[in-house]
Amino acid sequence: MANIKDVARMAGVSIATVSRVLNEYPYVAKDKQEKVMAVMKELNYSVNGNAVKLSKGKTNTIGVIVPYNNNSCYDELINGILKKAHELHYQVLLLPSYYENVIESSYLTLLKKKMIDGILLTSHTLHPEQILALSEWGKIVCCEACPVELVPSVFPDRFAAYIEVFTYLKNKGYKRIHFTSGRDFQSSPSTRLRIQAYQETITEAYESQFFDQCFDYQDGKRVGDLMFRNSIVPDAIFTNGDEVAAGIIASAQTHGYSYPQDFEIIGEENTPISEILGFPSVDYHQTAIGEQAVSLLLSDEYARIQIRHQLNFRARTEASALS
Amino acid sequence: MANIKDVARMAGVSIATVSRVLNEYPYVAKDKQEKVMAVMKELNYSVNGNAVKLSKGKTNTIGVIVPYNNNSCYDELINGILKKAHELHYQVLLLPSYYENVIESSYLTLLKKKMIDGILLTSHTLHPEQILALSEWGKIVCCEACPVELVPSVFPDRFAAYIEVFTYLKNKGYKRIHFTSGRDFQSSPSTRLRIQAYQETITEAYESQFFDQCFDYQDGKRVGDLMFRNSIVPDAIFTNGDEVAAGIIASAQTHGYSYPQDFEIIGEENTPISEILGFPSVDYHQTAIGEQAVSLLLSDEYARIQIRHQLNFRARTEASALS
DNA sequence: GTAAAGAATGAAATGCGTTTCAAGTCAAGC
DNA sequence: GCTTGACTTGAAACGCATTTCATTCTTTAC
Repeated sequence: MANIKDVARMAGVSIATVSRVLNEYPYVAKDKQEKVMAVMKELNYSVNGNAVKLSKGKTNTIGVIVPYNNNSCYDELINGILKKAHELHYQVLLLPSYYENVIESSYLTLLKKKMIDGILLTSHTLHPEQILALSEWGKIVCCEACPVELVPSVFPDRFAAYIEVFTYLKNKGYKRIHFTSGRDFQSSPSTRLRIQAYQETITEAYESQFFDQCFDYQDGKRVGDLMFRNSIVPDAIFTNGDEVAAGIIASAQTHGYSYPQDFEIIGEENTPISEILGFPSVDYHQTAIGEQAVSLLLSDEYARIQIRHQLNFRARTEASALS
Repeated sequence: MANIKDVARMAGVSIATVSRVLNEYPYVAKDKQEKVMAVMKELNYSVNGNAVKLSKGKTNTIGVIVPYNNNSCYDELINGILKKAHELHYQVLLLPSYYENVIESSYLTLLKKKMIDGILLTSHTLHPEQILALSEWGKIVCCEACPVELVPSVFPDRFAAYIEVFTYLKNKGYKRIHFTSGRDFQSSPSTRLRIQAYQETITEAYESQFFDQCFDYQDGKRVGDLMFRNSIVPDAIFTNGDEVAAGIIASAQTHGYSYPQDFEIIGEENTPISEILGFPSVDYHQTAIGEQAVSLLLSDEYARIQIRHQLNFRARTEASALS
């Protein structure tokens, strides 16, 4: 396949001139420019993207590390990321980590290898020191709260949302507020926040219960059985996902309880499921977060300002019941 | 940052030897190998991935073109693609097309530019000739039925599934079988197949109706209103998505009809929604398709055999009602 | 009329590995 | 003792475009 040298030779100009035409430099004589373009067309020439990347030291590609187990709560986020990246003429490398630390840190070396210009970290298992160590090799932005101040982040203020939800439930007079989460508090910061928010909000002796390891509909059914078979039946439940909430609702019905008559339930991530079943769900506006994360990652001030975006989003509380 | 030259100099060997160490060539003296590795560690050296790509003429990256409007029915597919690609040590560039032909064809030039080793095409608007023309520059595999025999494809046999569904509904004795789809028949092959399957299966004069432009829950509610406000109320509905089906069920209830007492409904893509609401849904096993598509794309026989995988999957028909 | 600014262009260095080719060392085989 | 094959190793070509520097030719300005 033809390269820039062939084009230069055939057009009777130097390689530099061809490069200038390619990069739309001013100061190229019109006739030569046209000649070069004609030759490029004739030879069906394309630049070699890898040579460009090597030469320019820039790839116009960003990497996005996502756990990608199977539940797709990253969909909205990725959507936002793709949209903004496309706008800024960047491409997106999707890096599934399956929550494995080894895989995650191997992705960070892509920066060292100059294969990407920056990394967006969604939920991850990396230790702050690991991130810091590798952020020397390139830009990194977290889409989750990052415990290290030095790593720029754009993230939903989950804690504020949790506080808001628990306060809302408390003010409504519920006394048995159960809540669920996914990974256990040791490996999941958001689980810790959830527990902490509960403890800070509800200081009285409530008969609440906490359940972790909830990820999907079946898990919801499982913990629903635990909740409604129990002597202490919840009057409000705050789940960590709409699917889980749906499972709990289904389970409740088999035990003779029905939503919304017998209990209040609040989901998370605001998926079509909460819309369909008509329960409120906390919406973190992940699309916006994705877009902002890309903007921050690719902004010129990245290196200097190191902003820590803090986004405070509120729970959607108008229930639109299925009736 | 250190490059291979620096390493060679410091280790007192030639560049070639360093390269051999990097690529784990046999036939490098143990002492030199260790020395080189020590120096690489000392200098905190990393290969420049772009130089490697340029030099080897291979990127170990594949591109996946997805419409990425907003509904995430590509999630499972992408999951499969990521999994298999990761297994084969390939990386995945996610290329959103927003169903725009210009964008889609711009992505195909990535092959010419040697920036990716192959392309996976999901739902798209490209003309067969466009695909064929560009498949000369690299490997392309379609994850949808491709009208051109020369383009290798791995795809669900939607037509067979549609036939199966309509036959199932016909055999159950339904007479007013409404069905929905997304894009209109001019731009969407699957809409055409749906209509064709209906016509081939149900030759009698049924009072069925067809509705397009259905994409989400709200659309489902909208066409549900049309269906149940009408004098001809359906006794069976085949939708083109679980969200749409959920919308129709919700709408039906506002009109005094309820599922499953008054009508049968079948969804598509087998998402958690059909599980939650308890209606059957056609499952195309997109994860498996994604995996197979990657395997085909990266297999050595790709160039020679040009197989057209045809996967025949069946409708999930066991309903597990919410009740 | 001449200096200064602007336009146009090519040679060569640069970014960084991979791979081929030739050559040299050393031990086993006859 | 000599051939043969297995190891080792480095020089140099190759993959391909970008960019700096120097040079030459025009204009414009005073």
